[in-house]
Formats: sequence, structure tokens, C-alpha cells
Amino acid sequence: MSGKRRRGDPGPAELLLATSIGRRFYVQGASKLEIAEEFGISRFKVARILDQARDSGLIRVEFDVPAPLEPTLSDEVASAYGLRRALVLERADRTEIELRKRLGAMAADLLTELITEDDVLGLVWARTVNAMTDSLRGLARCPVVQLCGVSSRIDTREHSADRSVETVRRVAAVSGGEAFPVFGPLVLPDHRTAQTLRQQPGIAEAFERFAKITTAVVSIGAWRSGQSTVYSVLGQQQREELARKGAVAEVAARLFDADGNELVGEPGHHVLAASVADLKRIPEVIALGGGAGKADAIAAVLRSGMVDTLVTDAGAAERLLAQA
Amino acid sequence: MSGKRRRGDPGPAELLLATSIGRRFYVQGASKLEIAEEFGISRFKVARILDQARDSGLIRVEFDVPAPLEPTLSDEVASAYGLRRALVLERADRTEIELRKRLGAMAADLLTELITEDDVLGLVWARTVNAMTDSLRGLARCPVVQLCGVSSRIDTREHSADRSVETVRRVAAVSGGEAFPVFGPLVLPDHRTAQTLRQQPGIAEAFERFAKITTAVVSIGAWRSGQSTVYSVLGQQQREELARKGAVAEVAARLFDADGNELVGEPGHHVLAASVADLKRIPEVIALGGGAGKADAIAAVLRSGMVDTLVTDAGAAERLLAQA
DNA sequence: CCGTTTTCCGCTCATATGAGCAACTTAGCA
DNA sequence: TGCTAAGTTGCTCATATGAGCGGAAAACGG
Repeated sequence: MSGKRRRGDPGPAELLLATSIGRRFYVQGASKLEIAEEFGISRFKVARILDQARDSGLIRVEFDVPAPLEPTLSDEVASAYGLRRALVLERADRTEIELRKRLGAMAADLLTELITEDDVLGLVWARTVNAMTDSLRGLARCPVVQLCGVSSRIDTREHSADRSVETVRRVAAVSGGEAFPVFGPLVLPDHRTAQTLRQQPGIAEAFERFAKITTAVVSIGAWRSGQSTVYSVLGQQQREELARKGAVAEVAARLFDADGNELVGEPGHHVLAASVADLKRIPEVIALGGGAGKADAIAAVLRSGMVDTLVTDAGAAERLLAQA
Repeated sequence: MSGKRRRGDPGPAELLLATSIGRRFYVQGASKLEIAEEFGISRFKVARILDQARDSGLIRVEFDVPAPLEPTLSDEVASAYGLRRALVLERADRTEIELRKRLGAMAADLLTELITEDDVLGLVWARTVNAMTDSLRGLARCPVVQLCGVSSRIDTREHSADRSVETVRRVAAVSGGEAFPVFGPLVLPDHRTAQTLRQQPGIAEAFERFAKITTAVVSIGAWRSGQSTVYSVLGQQQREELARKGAVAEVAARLFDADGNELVGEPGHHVLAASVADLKRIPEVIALGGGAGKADAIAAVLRSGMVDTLVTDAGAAERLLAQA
């Protein structure tokens, strides 16, 4: 039947002693000295029993996170890429739209928690950030600055896309703070137009505030159709040329290669947006991006060192770890 | 959707910080000072985060006992009745025979663990103890003493019942130690016969060793048909008379009332068995008994203060706690 | 706006704790 | 039997830890 007991395999008395002590220590929070006296053994023995019980798996610690987060993956991604924190959503096979919604909701909760009255919030114009707006219910009173112009060619199947520049306004409304929107297109035909637009009163006001931003929310785009705000507004020729030059990711209309280096001085890619230097200056940059297909783009952006907090999903997180 | 965040309800960043710290501390065993330095916070904050995470249920400690035991019930029963330990088998609705088999197997494991070469083992003759023999695979070399005579009227549907006095012999064989069986009936017609039998060479040898026994295994019987070795060999009149006098439990042919007091000097109840005083002198008495219907009998015996270790099942344990 | 209450945080100091060590026991083997 | 190797136990001492305190900041009420 049960076979002969193997050496080192503890009997029921030892097992129950270990669970009793474990309960006293881990659940009820008693001190080891106290437990030692109760059980009539030395405190060293208590310590050894506890260590062994933990190492052997008899005592297991579980985390009941009251949010759809994967704490283990979050830890691993954050430490693998040197981030301040990572928020990895639980796996849930769903459409891109649903995923964006969930990422947005999580980012909204995070923002509500992090932002104080002393902060200045910067927002990129992107679908996931717009989705965040929908879930945002409370925010400390603070200025809200738009970090880049808007793209009109974006997929409009989603309700939030209709509101275009209203994102910043809406966040400011929830917050009660001042809004600094950028009324202008994200990608411009030439450098001169970009310069002219930047001198427009409203836009200039926003750009002046980039240096004061304490927390920014950006979206990570992949250099593929439907995966980037910029990609969608360029011509096929430009898309291919940039891809040849190594573009795999996009944040605030800035492109990155797989190593996280910015692709600078691209011809025909003049944008109305904060520079990478502007973004790197911001103490807390929250980047949103999920889906297994976006993992390479996310990895590239993380390697740029720009991101402090990543909000992603389990599918992308696992791919990130695989290539870390 | 998600509603406004309530006060005191932590955001995702705080949640992940708490799980990260919890993993570092509880799983990886890092010190709080170490964690504080890693996260750039004071060690007091680490302690407070951990306390709060534990109290709020974010961090949950589980016990994976590699045996069919209920550690919580075991703890509770042991502390409610002042036992050294209790082994409560997991609930598993089964027949009495199966239950006895499982109790016996658990007792066998316990005995294997507890007995050393310096011990002297005492065994009662009862079905559960016989069942233990079947599962006993290893035992330190030690003398094995039979604590009472045998009953021939016991239910013989079980294989182990056939072996009658062979139980002690078999245990001694597994152990490699000397056997001291009691070849004689448990219940005798009168005092004189009992005295005569006790002077028989083999029986006297066993009785002389009662005082040296360090560990005994006894079975708890209820004063009902089929629930006690003694009950089965008495006539209906005697059974009823003893029940009127308060008998609810039986151990080694000694009867107890609900308060754990022995029913002494019963007419027509002369037995070939260790006395209650003999049993109370033994440093480690392991009592076996299970099934919800036996709970009252078990409680009675525990109240006698005779038992150090109880081996029972969840059904009985819960009833024991209800009346503790 | 000011005063009060509440909450949060990090300090001091007495206590609890763990690493490492040495004495001891047990197991294995010739 | 005697020997060595492996394991177990409790001690010392430097370090880690928690209770309780007080000061600072936030929240509240007038």
C-alpha cells in the first residue's frame, strides 16, 4: 500500500507540528520565541522548521490581488527591463478593442492613484489613451498637457476615437485642472509647417509646458498597419522606407529600432509632438501597449530607457520575458 | 463601469508594491531591511505594508500537507481538548471499514515516526489497531506488549479480525523486537478467573511490562452494538445496565461516562486488561477513533485525560469541537 | 482662513532573530 | 567493535525587528 517511508520524508507528527507552527507564525503573526515556548522547543528549531516548511512547499504563500493583474509576471517584467513597475493584465483572449479597453481601465486606476495636485500630466493622443479616458472617474486637480497632435485617419470604429482632441479636455474636466490641448495634425508635410504650427498660441502654450510635466501617459505602437497612429497617416512608400531603416516601434510619433534607438532626421516625417528628450526628462512615463503581436515594439521602447511604468497584458509580458 | 475608487481601497501600484514585497519577504525570505533598501523606503514602511497585506487578505498562506490530514481541525481539536497532538483525517464519506483502514494507516505512519529503539510499545486488541498492523511497514526495534485480552465475538467480516492475537506478533515482527501477547479472553465471567489467568506465565509477563510502556495505541469504542469490543461479548442485560450507569465509551475494556470518569467495580465485568491507572501512566497514549457517531465516546475518553494523541476523522473532529 | 483631528512616517530602544560554530547523535562501513 | 561522514541541536553575538512615540502633513469643520 503506502510503501516504506523514504528517508527525509517527514511523518504526520512532524507535518502537523510544522503546520501548527506555520499557522502561529505566518497567519497569527506570533514571534518565534513565543512559539518556541509554547511548543517547548528552542527558537532555533522553530526557525529551522519554518524554513524547511517553506522550502519544501508545505507552506505556500498566495497573493489574492483584487484586480485583474498578474503579480508574478509584473515583477519579472519590471526587473527584466529595469522598470519602476509593470502592470501585467491577466491573460484573457479577446479582441484588440477589448484589450485596449482593459489596458485603459487599468491605466486609469493607476493614474487616479499616482496623480496628486502637484503633478502635471502629459497625454499622448492614441487609441489606448483615449480608452483610458473612458474609465477615468477621479483624478487630483492638475494641469493636463497634450504631448502631440492628432491623427485623423485613425480607426473610427471605436467610440472614443470620435472625440479626437477632446481627450485632454475630458481628463482635465475629471481632474478639475487646466487643459492644454494641441489642435493640430500629428504628422505634417514639411518642417516649415511644423515650425509654423508650433508657434500657434494654443499649441505653443502646450509645448512650453512639456518641461514641467511630471507624469506622462503614452501608447506604444508597432510599425504595422493599424498598430500605430503615425503609420496610418503615412504613404505606403514612406512606411516601407522607415521599416527598412529599422523602425519597429512608435511613441508620440517618434520611431525606434529594435535596440531602442530613435530613428532621427527622417525625411518627410515632421511631427507636432514632444521629442524623445522631452519624454526622457519626465520623471514618470507610463507606457501602454499590449497584445502578443506588439511585444517586439514594446521591448524596443523599453530598451530606449524612456519608460518608467509599463501597462501591458500577459501575452505580451511573456514574449517580453522570452527575449529579455 | 468600475465606479469611483473608495477611500482606503488601494490602487494597482500599491497592490503590486505589496505583492512584490510580499514575494521578496515570504517566498524568497529576504529581510525587511534589505527590501527597504531595494525599494527605497524605510523598513518600517515595509513592515506596515506587509502587515496590512496580510491582514487585508492580499497575502494568503496555504498549507499543502502531503497527507490526507486537516491541519486546521487538528490544531483546533488538540487545543480544545488539551492534547499533545491530534491527527484529523480529511473528510471522505466512506464505510466504517474504509474509515478504520485509513485511521489505521495514519496511525501506522505516526507510529513509524514516533517509535525509537528506546520505546516500549503497548497495543490494545481492537479492530482499528488490527487495521493499523496491515499498513505498518517499518518500526524501530522495540518490545511490543499486548494491553488486553482478545474478544472472539468481534465482527469477522474484516480480514484483520481473523488474526486475533497475532496483531502483537506481527507488529513485533515488523519491528524486530520481542512480543508479549496476551493469550486469553478480554472479558471473563468472574474475578477469580481473571486473577487466575493473570498468573499464567505468558500473560503475567505481559502485565508486568505495562509499567515500562512508553507508547500505547488504543482504540476508542462507543457503548453501542458493533462499536466496542466489550459491548459485543456481554449479554443484553449487562449492556443495558451499564448504559443506565452512564457508560458511553470504552477503551481497553474500561468504561467511561460522558465526563470521562471511569465506571468502576462493575459487576460481571471482569477483564483481562491494563487498568486506567496503567494507561494514564504511559507517557504517550495514541487513541484511534473516528466517525461522526463516535464523537461523544471520543469526547468522553479525551475528558478522562488519558489520551495524548488522537487519530480521528473530520466528521468526528467537527462534532468534538461543537461540544468542546 | 485658522485651529482641530486624523493620518502618515520615521526615530529610539528593548527585544527578536539568523549566521556560524561546536558539541553531540546517528548512520554507514570496514 | 571502532572509525568516519552526515545530520541535529543549542549557543554566542552582531544584526534585524516591532512597539510606541512625536513631529509633519493632510483632512476636516467652523
